[in-house]
Amino acid sequence: MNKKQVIDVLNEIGLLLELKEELPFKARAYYNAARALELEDADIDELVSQNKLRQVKGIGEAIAKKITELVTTGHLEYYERLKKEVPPGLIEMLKIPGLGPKRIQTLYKKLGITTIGELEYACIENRLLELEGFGKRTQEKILKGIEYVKRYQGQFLYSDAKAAAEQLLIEIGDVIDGISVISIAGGIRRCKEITKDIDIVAASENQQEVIDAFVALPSVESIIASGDTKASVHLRSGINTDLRVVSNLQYPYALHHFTGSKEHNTAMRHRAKRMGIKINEYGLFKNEELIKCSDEHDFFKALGLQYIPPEIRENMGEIEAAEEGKLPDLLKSSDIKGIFHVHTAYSDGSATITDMVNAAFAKGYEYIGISDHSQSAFYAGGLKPEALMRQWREIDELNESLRARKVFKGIECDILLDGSLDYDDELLSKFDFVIASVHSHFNLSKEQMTARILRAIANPYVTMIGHVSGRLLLARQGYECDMDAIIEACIEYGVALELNANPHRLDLDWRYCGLAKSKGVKIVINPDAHNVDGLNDMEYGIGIARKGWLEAKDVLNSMNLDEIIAYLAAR
DNA sequence: GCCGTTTTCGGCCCGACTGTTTTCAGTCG
Repeated sequence: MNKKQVIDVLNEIGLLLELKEELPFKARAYYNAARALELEDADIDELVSQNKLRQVKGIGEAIAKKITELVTTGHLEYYERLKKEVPPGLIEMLKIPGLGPKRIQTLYKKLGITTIGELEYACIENRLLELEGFGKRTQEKILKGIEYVKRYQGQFLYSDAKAAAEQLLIEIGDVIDGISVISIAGGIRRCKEITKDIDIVAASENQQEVIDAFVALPSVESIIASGDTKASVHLRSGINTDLRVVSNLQYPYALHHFTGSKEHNTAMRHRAKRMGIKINEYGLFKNEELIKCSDEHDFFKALGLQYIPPEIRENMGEIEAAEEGKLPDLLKSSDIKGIFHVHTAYSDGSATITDMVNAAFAKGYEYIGISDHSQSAFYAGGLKPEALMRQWREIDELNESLRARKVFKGIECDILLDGSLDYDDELLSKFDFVIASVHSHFNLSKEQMTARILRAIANPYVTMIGHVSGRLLLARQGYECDMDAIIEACIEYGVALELNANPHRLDLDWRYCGLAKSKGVKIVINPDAHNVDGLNDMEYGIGIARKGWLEAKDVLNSMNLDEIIAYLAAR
């Protein structure tokens, strides 16, 4: 059992304990242990075999014993017993806004409700009204919540949520007076690949008026909650939005607070407390006295920290690094000098090569790599060798007319079932670059899939591995593969890993960027564009790269044209 | 269940809003 699975089990035990109405702090202990494990660099097998679990802060005797059982036997008696005591539908119910462990427990005990379907039916029959602490409004709210969960699963792609949030800011700016400064906060500001709502923080000296105007906006479908300083609404677009309005003086603290993450905030508060400082959304307080900050830079400075960019506020080492002045100089859009992985009408793209090239150069890129699909990708109009010859002639002609710019000939080459590539080596050797990607047979075992990808990495003509996990966010789980082994192989063979910037993929996951970076694997941020607009997706890839602590030197396509020509020639 | 400049017991981050209460528990972020 790997680390990720152990973490999942610990978190689920926490949920189960809450649902069982155990002591709340016991549940929290399991969450803390899961989090501690997540932040721990050491290998889980090593921690267990060398008896080092107890040295991890947050893991005590009881949990260490459970983790050991889990890792050595793949099984945990305590967990299995808990699962038998709590129907799985109860965990599902936690997704319904307004329902937490306590109420779910009541519904289960008093009405015998074990699934969302049963709950919906019970609401329709007005059966919740007979319960103490429940009323008509609560029942209506739960019904609405069920509808929301069924309709959207309550989750949105970063790109969709960000677009909706920016649109909303424009609407607010047009309609609402008296706001001195406003910002998107929450997961969108942190560039999380998936988000469940929009968080907005605004500063105003007329808080109530701003709240009232906000909940009356045309794009607001219904109001979930509305108080003096805070409102929650369902937007017509289907996304929940929280607005928090504070005074001008409170704004920097509130912006930090509502940007999160929750884990980052908790760690910041613990740290501040040790310094004798209290943090809340209204300020930093030492002995009840406000420490004045005019922006977030001041805020971190007051706590003895470097400014921590929002993307990396996940309590994954950023606070410790900021303490030592060792935060990375995160990648910027302007660091990117060119792009690879662009499809054209030769395969499943919709634009001509000339259109894509012109659009890329208009964005200031020095080079663009064209990479249509290879011959086995029937579904995507993969290119037979004859079509490739035509494409190469077209690219050669284009290049003749260019100065200080270049179009590279590439391919997104399918990795076949056995790990071989979709053209012979003779043909592969003629490309400027080769992206090797898995597009079929997703259901292999982890071992088979890893071996398949490792074989592709070992091919001397492969420049980079495309969308390494194959995931489609909110739609398809990535296939199982051993990322540690893949990263090791990439170093050995000098192959780069793609960070696919398409908002449905954002694959390599940012959680692996640090590992790749520490091992010295180059990351290449690619748009995987299928039309001219697709080039704009680079923005999302760069955000995720920042989230993964990447700097310009870690990213292949931050090389300028001369450097990249030399790099590709040396491959 | 974990932890310790509050160290083997008694805490465990902090505050807004809602609904159902008549002073507060539950949920959320």
